[in-house]
This record gives sequence, structure tokens and C-alpha cells, in this order.
Amino acid sequence: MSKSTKSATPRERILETASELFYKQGYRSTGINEVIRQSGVAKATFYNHFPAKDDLCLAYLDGRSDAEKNSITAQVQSKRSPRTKFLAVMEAILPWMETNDLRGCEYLNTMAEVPDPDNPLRRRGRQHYKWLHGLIRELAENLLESDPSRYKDLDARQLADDYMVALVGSIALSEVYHDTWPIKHAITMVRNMID
Amino acid sequence: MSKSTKSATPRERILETASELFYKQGYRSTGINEVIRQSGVAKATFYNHFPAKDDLCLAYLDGRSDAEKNSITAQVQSKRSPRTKFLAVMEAILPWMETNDLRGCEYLNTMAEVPDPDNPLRRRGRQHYKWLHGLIRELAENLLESDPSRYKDLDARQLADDYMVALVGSIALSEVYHDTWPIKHAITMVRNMID
DNA sequence: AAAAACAGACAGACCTGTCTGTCTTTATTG
DNA sequence: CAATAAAGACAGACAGGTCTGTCTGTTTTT
Repeated sequence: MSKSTKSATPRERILETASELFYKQGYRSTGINEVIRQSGVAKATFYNHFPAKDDLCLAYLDGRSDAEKNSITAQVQSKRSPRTKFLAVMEAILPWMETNDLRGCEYLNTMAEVPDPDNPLRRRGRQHYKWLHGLIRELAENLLESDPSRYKDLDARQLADDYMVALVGSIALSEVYHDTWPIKHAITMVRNMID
Repeated sequence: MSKSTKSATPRERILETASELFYKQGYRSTGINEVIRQSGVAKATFYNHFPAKDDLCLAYLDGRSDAEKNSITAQVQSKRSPRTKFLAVMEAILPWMETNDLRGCEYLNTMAEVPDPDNPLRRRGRQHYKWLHGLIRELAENLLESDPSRYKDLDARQLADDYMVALVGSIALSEVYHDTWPIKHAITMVRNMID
């Protein structure tokens, strides 16, 4: 048992430990036994909650997805204008990445370890990115409608696609370079798209 | 033994087999025994050429890097104008990705499995992307110098950074969506950067 | 004759998942 | 409230398989 995870339920302890380890070390590099040991749980208890390792990974991805959705949604709502709401998504990436040791996106990393496109783990990644894409698309539409004359040359769909490419590219590149400059750069890219 | 890999030397057979398997299945998911079996080589022979599995992975990444460098360089040189040379890099990604079952970039995928930033495998990824970045930067400078009045508002450095973010983002996204639209989209993005 | 490739047994560690049995908590009763 | 029943958590041995890497010895190539 590692930290102040004593009061939580076994399932929570397992999931919390696994999320950390899967993210830091990768999915395949992290063994069930390591998760069990660090979460201070009996093996039977573990398999009672998660029939197989893949189920644990699914729970990990789902948990992260929910947390990210809540975090991003909150940050968008905290802004006033359509313009600042639009920019908020990309701006949220920087602090998130900085607190994560530049380990990149959990979905991209997991997908790299799971080649089969039909694997449920991969579906989760697609789902999450489709959600993000939809959100950005929506924010783009709101922005364009807020000042049609100014943004008459822009198309919401294309704008959202541009946004996604820049966002994902900056995350992946920052992992490659182990530096945050690509994210800072992508922030200005997104800003230039609409200014 | 799988294909027409009989005439090649054992080392070549090993490397060719491993490159396929590592790329398709991932590094950790591919066992040495599988490589040995499929390349039709004795185990002692394998360990005679590659002291450890990581050495094989390094050779795999280096081989791919060289091949990509040659391929991209050739495609750039086949173009005439600075503008088409500039665009050639991004345009080269589409056919490459299509022939690869949208499995994405071997460096991004491998780096996801190797968390330690100082691991030599990760260094290789950084090296390769720095090379690519340098090439694009050079092409950007040539482009800007070719018509200073037209491109007076552009900065080569920033242009190259934009380019890299779009390029990497489109590769990662196309793996997520298992579709080539992000790459096609990034091609127009790059085009819009200079037109 | 020397170097390299072949074939494959083997060691030791690690993996996921099962199983047995005990202890603790929680829920349901009288 | 108190006794008991049921559910869940604990501890850890164990099975069966896979992993990397070593080693022995034979055959082929140079």
C-alpha cells in the first residue's frame, strides 16, 4: 500500500493505482501483481472486481475520459465570450501536460499497444476524441454565429478539423521532444485561425 | 520462414521480420521467439547478431529512419519549385500511411511503450523528428527567399513549427480514427499556410 | 580449418488467472 | 440492541504458459 489510499474502497484503490501505473509505465509493462501489491488488495478481491486485465484497462480509460470531460467542460464554462470559450480547450492542454511529466495522451499511448482497430480499448480512444471533436465543432459554430460578418470566411467544420489536428499534434510532439513548446505553439496556431 | 526471405543473410532476415512484427503488433507484444521462428533462424544466430532485444529494436528504428529519410528526400528532390518541394513532405505522408494499414508512426508507437525519456529508443525518435523538422525548416527558408515580397509576412521558423504540428497531428489522428481524412486535411492546412 | 548457422533443450523469471481457506465487515433478523 | 447470516476482503499457494537469454552440439559455408 502506497499512499493515503486506506479509506477508499478496494475497487477505488485498485483503479487509482492502476491508472497511475498504466499511464506512467504503459499497459503491457504493468503486471497485475504490481497493481495488487501497490493497492494493498488481495488477488481474489481484484479478480472479483475485474474479471480480466483488459477490464481494468477499460475502467482506467473510462475514468480518465470522464475526468477530462468534466475538467474541459468546466474550463469552457468558466469563460464568457465565444472566443475565449473556443480557445479554452487548447489552453487547458498546457497545465494538464505539465502535471503529467509530458507522458502524453493516455489514449494515444494505449492505442499504440493495441493494434487491433476493433479492440474495445481502441474504441474508447475513438469515442473520446469524437467527443472532443464535437465539442470543438460546437464552440466553433457558436463563435462564427456570434459575429458572422467578421468570420464570414471561416467554416466551422474545417475550423474544428484544423483545431483537432493542431491539438493532437502538439500533444504527440511534446511527448516526442519532452518539452512543452509544441503546445504553446499550438495555442498561437489556434489563435491565428480565428484572428 | 514466411516469404521469399531465403536468399537474404540471416541478419537481414531477422531485421526484416522484426520490423514487420514490431510495427504491426508493437514492441513488447512481439516475442523474440516469434521473430526467430518467422525469420527461420537459429536462436544462437539471433543472439550472435543482436545481444539483446533492445538492440534489435534500435536496428529496426534506425532502418526505418534511413528508409524514410531516403524516401522523403527523393520525393522532395523530384519537385521543381520551392513551393512544391515544401508541400512534398506532407503529401508523402498519405501514400505511406495508406500502405501501412494506418498503423501510424513507428516512433510514436514505440515511444508510448518506453516511458523513460533517456532511453536510447526514445532518443532515436527525437533524432528522427529533429531531422524532419530541420528539413522542413530548410524548405521553408528556401520558399520564403524565393519570393520575399509575397511571403514577407511569414517567418520560416514559425512556419516549420506549424508544419510539424500539423504533420504529426494528422498522423496520430489518422491512427485514432483509422481513417486518412486527417492527413488529407493536413495537406490543405499546409497549403493554406503559404497561399 | 575456421567461422558462422543450424536445432533445440534448458534455466529462471515473470505473466495472468484460479483456488482454498480465514478473517472482517455489513445486513438482517429476533 | 444483539445474534446470526451473508457477503466481501484478506493472504498466498499454485497452475500453466510465455518471456528473455544461455548453452551444447551438429552441420553448413567460406
